Amino acid sequence: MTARYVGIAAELRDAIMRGEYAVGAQLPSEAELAIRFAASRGTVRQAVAVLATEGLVGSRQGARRIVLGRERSQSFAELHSFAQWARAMGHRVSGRMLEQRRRGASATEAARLALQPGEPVLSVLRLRSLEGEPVLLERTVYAGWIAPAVERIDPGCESVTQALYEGVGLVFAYGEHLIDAVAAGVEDSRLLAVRRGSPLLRQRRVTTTHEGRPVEWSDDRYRAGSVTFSIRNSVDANPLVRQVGDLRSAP
Amino acid sequence: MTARYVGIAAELRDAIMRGEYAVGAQLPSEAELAIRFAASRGTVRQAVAVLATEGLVGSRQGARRIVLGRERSQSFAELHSFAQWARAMGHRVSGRMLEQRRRGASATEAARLALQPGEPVLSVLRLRSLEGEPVLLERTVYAGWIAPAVERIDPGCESVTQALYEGVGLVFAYGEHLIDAVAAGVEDSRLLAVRRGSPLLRQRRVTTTHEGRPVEWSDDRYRAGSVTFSIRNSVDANPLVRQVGDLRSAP
DNA sequence: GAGTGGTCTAGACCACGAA
DNA sequence: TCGTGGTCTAGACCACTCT
Repeated sequence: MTARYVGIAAELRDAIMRGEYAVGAQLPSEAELAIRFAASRGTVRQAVAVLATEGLVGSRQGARRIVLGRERSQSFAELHSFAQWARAMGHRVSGRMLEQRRRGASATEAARLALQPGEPVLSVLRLRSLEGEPVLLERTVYAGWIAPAVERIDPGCESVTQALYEGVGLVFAYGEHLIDAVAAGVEDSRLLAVRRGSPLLRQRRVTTTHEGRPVEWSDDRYRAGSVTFSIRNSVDANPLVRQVGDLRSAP
Repeated sequence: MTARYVGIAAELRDAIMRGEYAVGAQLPSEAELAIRFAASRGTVRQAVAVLATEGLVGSRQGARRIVLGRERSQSFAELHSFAQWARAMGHRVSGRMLEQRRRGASATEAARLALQPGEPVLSVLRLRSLEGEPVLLERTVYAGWIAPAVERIDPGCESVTQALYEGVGLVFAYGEHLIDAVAAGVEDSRLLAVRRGSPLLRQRRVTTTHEGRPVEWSDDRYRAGSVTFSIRNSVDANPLVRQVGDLRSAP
């Protein structure tokens, strides 16, 4: 059973995307919407809050809500999975595991994964392609407790996230991402088929379970021009944060 | 007067950052918090929702909320202003306007700013520094209707956002950001003092008013290593979206 | 089965924007 | 001044987790 406010949000979203409410135009008031959908004002507010986080509408106290855009800012249930994202977008995705070995955690890795330095981790190198072109090099370190499940995954498996969910019920629930640009190193340039020193988009991330237990710490490098990150924000809600310098030494 | 739920969120946030609730530990139930703060359950839920969007706590139906982290994911009232961000972080910031001229909008610019191609725009080139080091090159195109106000700004002004607010009451309310990596071009390398072709973090953005009216379209390039973007997300709320290829041709 | 968060209701008052 | 969204209350039922 889907929630009432989700359905209302969907109807309003469709109306906006059909152009029934033009960009820049006003949405009906909460009171009007409550009558139209035969719901309480609270439920209507939940619905428009969904549209607000999608960046479709904006609001100010005292004035009616405004339509800000028509493009659906696709909200992914798949938080981190490159494969699931690419498939949802209709791209042909492939990938292979190039290297996999157990070792002790470095100081940085231990800090990121809430382990002690030297505790066992599983280090994995994966190359992923879009439409047959290599676009992403993943250097992932998994906490020791999940290593056995990772090792059981087929090396040619498209979606590690999905495999871990189906295999052991693991859900990647929360993530923190650090995004910057780096020059391609020797290994990067060989595997991604770019020149040494050419620009790469780097995304470092920690992923945790619902309980906040860190699962993986990864350094993902995208070939320039292959992928763009997109973010919408407002004066009220701003998920994007700038930080100075690199964060290798942060706790 | 600050809202009740904001105060409750602040108290809980402080308790988390003091370590009163350890990372991985449970928060009290909504019912307990409602009693403790003498507030209704709805208000308590608003408070913990704040912490959830800050990435400090997570939740699942049926289970108590979990503390996910202790670092404050600083939420900036200043959405776009490099200067205001840098000052808030305690950095020494400076900048200068290098070039400024009126011209007609290109097809891309017109689409981004909701104008007709050829309509007048103001093109501005700015170089910004942190601790005296050049780190950011901004190529901004302002819609014609705001151009006079931009031209009145002092060339050495630190914060354009602030100047436009104080000058004509303009608020940069919403933004969409496209983040990728590019190689430094001739002008980039000269002004940022990096080698030609070296990696830059590029942030393209459209900024609009509360009414959804586009104000500026900017191509900002950060020297690699100078700035990192940080984002937190969860399976439920995912502000980050990947897109393939570049978006110069998108409407 | 008990406890918890997710949803929903029907009211109320207030701060703010627009006319 | 009036309409609007922002906040808050006090209830209710349900879906889910945990033990």
